[in-house]
Amino acid sequence: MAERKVNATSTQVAKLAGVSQSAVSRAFTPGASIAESTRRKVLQAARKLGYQPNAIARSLSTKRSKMIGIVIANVTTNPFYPEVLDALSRQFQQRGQRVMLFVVTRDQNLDDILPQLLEYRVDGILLTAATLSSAMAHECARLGVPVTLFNRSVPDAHASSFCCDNIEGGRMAARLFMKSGHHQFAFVAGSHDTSTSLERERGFREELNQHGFEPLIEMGKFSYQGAFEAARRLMQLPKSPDAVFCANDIMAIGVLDALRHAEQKKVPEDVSVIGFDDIPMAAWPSYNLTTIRQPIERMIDSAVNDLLDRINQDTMYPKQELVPGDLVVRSSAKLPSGLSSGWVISTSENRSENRNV
Amino acid sequence: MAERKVNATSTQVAKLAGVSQSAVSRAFTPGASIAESTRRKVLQAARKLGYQPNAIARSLSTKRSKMIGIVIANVTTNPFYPEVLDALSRQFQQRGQRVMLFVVTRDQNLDDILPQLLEYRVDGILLTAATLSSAMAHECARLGVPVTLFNRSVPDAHASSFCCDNIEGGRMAARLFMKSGHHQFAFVAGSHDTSTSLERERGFREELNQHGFEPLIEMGKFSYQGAFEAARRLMQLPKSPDAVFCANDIMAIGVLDALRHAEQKKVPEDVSVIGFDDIPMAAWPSYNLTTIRQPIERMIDSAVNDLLDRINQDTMYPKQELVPGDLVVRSSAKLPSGLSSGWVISTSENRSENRNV
DNA sequence: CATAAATTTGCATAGCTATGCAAGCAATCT
DNA sequence: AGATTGCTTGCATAGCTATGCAAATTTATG
Repeated sequence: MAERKVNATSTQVAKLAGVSQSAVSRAFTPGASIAESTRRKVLQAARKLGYQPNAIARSLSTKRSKMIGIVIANVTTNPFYPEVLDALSRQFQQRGQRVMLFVVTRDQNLDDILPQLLEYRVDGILLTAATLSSAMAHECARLGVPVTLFNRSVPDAHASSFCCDNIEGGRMAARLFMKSGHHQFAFVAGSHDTSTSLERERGFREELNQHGFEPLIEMGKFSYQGAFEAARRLMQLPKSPDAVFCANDIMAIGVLDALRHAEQKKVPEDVSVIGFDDIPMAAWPSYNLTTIRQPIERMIDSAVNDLLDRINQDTMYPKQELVPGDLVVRSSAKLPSGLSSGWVISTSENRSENRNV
Repeated sequence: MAERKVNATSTQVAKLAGVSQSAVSRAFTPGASIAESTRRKVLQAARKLGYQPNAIARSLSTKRSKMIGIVIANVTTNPFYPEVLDALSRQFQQRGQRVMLFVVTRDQNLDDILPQLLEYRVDGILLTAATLSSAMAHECARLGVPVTLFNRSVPDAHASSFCCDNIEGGRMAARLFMKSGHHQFAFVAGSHDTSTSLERERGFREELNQHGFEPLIEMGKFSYQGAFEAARRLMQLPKSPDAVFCANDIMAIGVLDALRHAEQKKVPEDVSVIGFDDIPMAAWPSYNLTTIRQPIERMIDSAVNDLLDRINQDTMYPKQELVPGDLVVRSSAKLPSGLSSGWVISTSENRSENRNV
């Protein structure tokens, strides 16, 4: 039946429809100058031949690939990132962009990856992993390929960046702990070379310091298992904490499990725990984790808009945006009197920084 | 400094190096006929101009895009899929293929997605979501684009398919339950239109039937929350089960949490639970889930090899492969005497080995 | 009906690389 | 030396679509 001839070309369609190749091209280009009658002729011929425009050839001709390069890491260790990838992918998809994906490991050098994206002339690049070397940032700028960092702070002004306000998030956790009468605080860090962990720690510590407290610090390696062990170490200390803030939710859950099942502690009666991200698991009935929510959808909307805008008018400057997080009050942390579980406290009225560089 | 001129072309490099454009092309084509001396001249000129071959143009010329289309779903609801995506992406990456990614929702029609992949002339397609309509399968076959299904059974013979042996997996769960003296069985299904859930149910039921048992069935909608509720419904039945097999791990964890925290049941003393997949969470200290492991790496190796092979020699026929799962014995299900936790029972050779998980 | 205006059409070419082929060249052989 | 062989090189073209421009056609206007 359908004879095994490979892809038809616009020229073949043109011949069958009795028009020029240009007409075929125009029939498939929204808004092009073509009479409705000929468009129908073309589409009919196209259907007969099983013709579909060749996006590769179009890309070459228009110098727009309609592809976005996405680089992502930690996809298997932190549910936050599948969440991000899902939202990003959908958004771009919906806005008519295809996604070229690179999944990298934490230690993989981005300088080997970016050239592979640039080779395919992606229209823009979105990084949620690692941080951009200055050389590569320049290279992208030279080639006119806009770069956006998601959840990473920016090394120089060549890229946009969209982050949650990690410092303020850390402060919020500290304030909640202090208001509900805790005295011994701890922070479970992710790593010592990631801006997210460092900033959350900084906000937490600064707010505590202002009230004369100093948190214990343990390393949780951004993983459930690492945090599980960190929690056990913490509880063996002479002055074990009654309030533990974790650099992200997956670690908070590790801490929670360690406290409940390995240390026979009650949460939040004996120890309060706060996380960061608000991954879906945080709302699971057995965790009910109090946490700082990153407003993923809003952050991603902004990031995607910015990237697409910069693609379409290359006069625009990159932008640094700090999105405030929301304190989601569930039941893994003791509540100050007057506050009940199920509340979301938004910082947005505080101050959302939004400076143009 | 680096003047803002966009991408250099091979012709410009050729001019600078004093050779023909062909020479430049050959300098970047491994195995092409070119003298070492001229290659060096070319590479030097290329470096000076910041030249990088244009993969789009190459694709057009060679009729090979070196891109694989991956369609995936459930990325945020089931940790198994991030796992799969991670492994797939790495594998293709390593074998010199780029990945064009589509994240879809369960109900999204694949017939709208595939054309978008075909438009970019991907060399092959890998589907881990939904199932292929027969029309689309034909279309891909006509265009000579090989398709591989992962974790989905195959509608007709136009696509390869790599699945875990779900039926045998269901049987294994049933056998373990029966050996350890359970009497009242239940299956928490994912959905009624997914081969994975249906097959696992069938194996489980058939094995039970052979011994005169009939399982209760509840719907868990492939989600933690859905399974949580399913478990509560099960425990309200007059003859509530003492052995629950779930169509996947995320649901098993939902069931486990419901039993422990909402139903005050002890696992496995009161109720045994078995899952399917062996996602990382299954090994977490607070779950220690007994489950049927899908050997992801092996399955993906096979799937990737098959797809790349079919790309390179289009004489090959699609292949259907059933990979045996391994019973991973942890502590969410009561053990028959003589078996201790920490064992992996492989169906392939039908013998046990201790992997100290 | 003639003319102006607006719309539609085809021509020709650009966009960038790969590659078959013939020509050029150097090394080897008789 | 002349012939043969093998390696390099450049020429010319294919691969497919988009688009500026001018020509052709249709529609509107007076």
